[in-house]
Amino acid sequence: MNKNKLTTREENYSDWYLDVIKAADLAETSIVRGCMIIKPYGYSIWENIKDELDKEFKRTGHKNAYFPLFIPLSLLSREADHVKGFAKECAVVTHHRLIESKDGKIIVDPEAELEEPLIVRPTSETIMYESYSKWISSWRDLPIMINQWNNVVRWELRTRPFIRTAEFLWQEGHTAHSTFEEADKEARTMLGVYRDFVEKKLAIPVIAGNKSENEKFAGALTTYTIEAMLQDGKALQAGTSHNLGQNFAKAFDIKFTDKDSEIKYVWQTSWGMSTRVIGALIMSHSDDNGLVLPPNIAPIQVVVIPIWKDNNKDEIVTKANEILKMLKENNELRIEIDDNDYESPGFKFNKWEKKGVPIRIEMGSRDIENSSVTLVRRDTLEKIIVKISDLSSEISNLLVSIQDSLYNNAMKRLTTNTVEVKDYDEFKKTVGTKDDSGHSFVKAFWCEGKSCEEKIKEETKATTRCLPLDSKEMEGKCIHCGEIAKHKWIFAVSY
RNA sequence: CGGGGCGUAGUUCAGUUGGCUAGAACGCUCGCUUUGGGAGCGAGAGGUCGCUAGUUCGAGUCUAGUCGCCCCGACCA
Repeated sequence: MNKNKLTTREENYSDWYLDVIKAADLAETSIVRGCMIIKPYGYSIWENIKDELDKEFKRTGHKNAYFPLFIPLSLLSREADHVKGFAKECAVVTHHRLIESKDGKIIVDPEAELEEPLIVRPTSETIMYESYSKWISSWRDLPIMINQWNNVVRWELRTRPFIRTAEFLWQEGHTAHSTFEEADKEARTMLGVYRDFVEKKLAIPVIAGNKSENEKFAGALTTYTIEAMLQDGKALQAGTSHNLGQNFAKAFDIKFTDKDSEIKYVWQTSWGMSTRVIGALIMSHSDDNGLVLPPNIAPIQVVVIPIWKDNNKDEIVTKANEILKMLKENNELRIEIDDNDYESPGFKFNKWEKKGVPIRIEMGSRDIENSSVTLVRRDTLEKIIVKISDLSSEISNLLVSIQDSLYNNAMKRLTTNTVEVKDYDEFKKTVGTKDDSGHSFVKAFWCEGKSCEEKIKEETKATTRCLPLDSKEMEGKCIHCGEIAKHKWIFAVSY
């Protein structure tokens, strides 16, 4: 009998990842023209992420707005580094009309070519900053602190659901300030918002740091990043925040008259987090039974499954609904009951496990007789029998315990698999180039030269992930060339 | 763009040297029995074998073309 067991991870990580997405009903796993269909359950995770982040953005003084999807080519080209960084992956609109050809086919009307091609936004710096230049003239107009929730398109040659799709959903914050210090503080603050969110809500520990010159955002002065480690030891950039300096201000002529009557360029930041974090969520916590969701972000935190016999269905379902109501009122839970009569209890257990619901409450006649219920936690599958009178407090404690335990396990993985190496041979072995089973983060001195970075990438597939924020300057030798190096960087194979 | 693979039922696939009315499992529909870990039995629906041309008495199967998809690489703030 085909029980749709998930691929075991020894077999193939990529298959396992797709299996989890499919089993949990998050998205269509076959990518259509580089784009992904996110199904309602997957989207509800994104909605929770949006709600939590949006609250933080508002708390830190930002407002939401919306800017157009299409960016004229000339506008995108205004900042030289920026356009270079995105040139290879832009979707371009060149025509505005279709017609019927002589042989009855619908074709693009050659007469309807646009005077100037429009780029589908890969990010919105350029189109937003064109407006900023009009909006800003005095120090009183600053800071501008705007965020937008939207979709962007980057024509990736190779895609993976959630982790890298041609179109994706995200938020992008764009601020303008009167001083470098204020802008840099903003960029760091927003990285902190991302780190707190990912660690506390998604239960994924991250390493926060600076990107190398080579890896930073096209057009930025400094790029700050949070890097997560997935279960196979590969790295995934979970969020970034850029100090843009005055690069865009100069390209878009964003100037203001300061208190001292001097005309100055503004200092800017941009920062983003995308549906990619759902990929990080899946790859961080899931097991061979399917998705495992941290309670703080799970669309459904508790599912109640009544188990009845022929003669006591009404009684059990009524009791289950009472408990549902009681928990909703006492605990403000996202809780659901699954009392359909066309699926067997075993089927339901399995269904909700695949969807990663943190706690399952089983209620049958055995439980009712003892005034108790059976709790099953998704992360360990441990069964706990609880008196109904203690249920409210038990559920609260258990949700916290699951959240903590997921974070701690992920933290343990990050700690034990982040290692320092003594030479380049060990570097190669540790970072894990041979197969997909054993990757690690490697912490090593690097001279910060571009050629070493490129050679290491060529030889090991590992890239510099970041220079951790808490790094101290030291004396050492570059792991690759042996020249003087001041900092230990994190290297890893990434998605 | 380079290398490899695949297009047959809703899904995953089988289909031999070309041969009769194209198959399985899962899923779906209906009925009865079930219900504490993916239920059982019975009945049923569901296919222009990606498309076009060719070879042949005969093509899911062979040939050519064409379209589409997947995997590996190049690309990926």
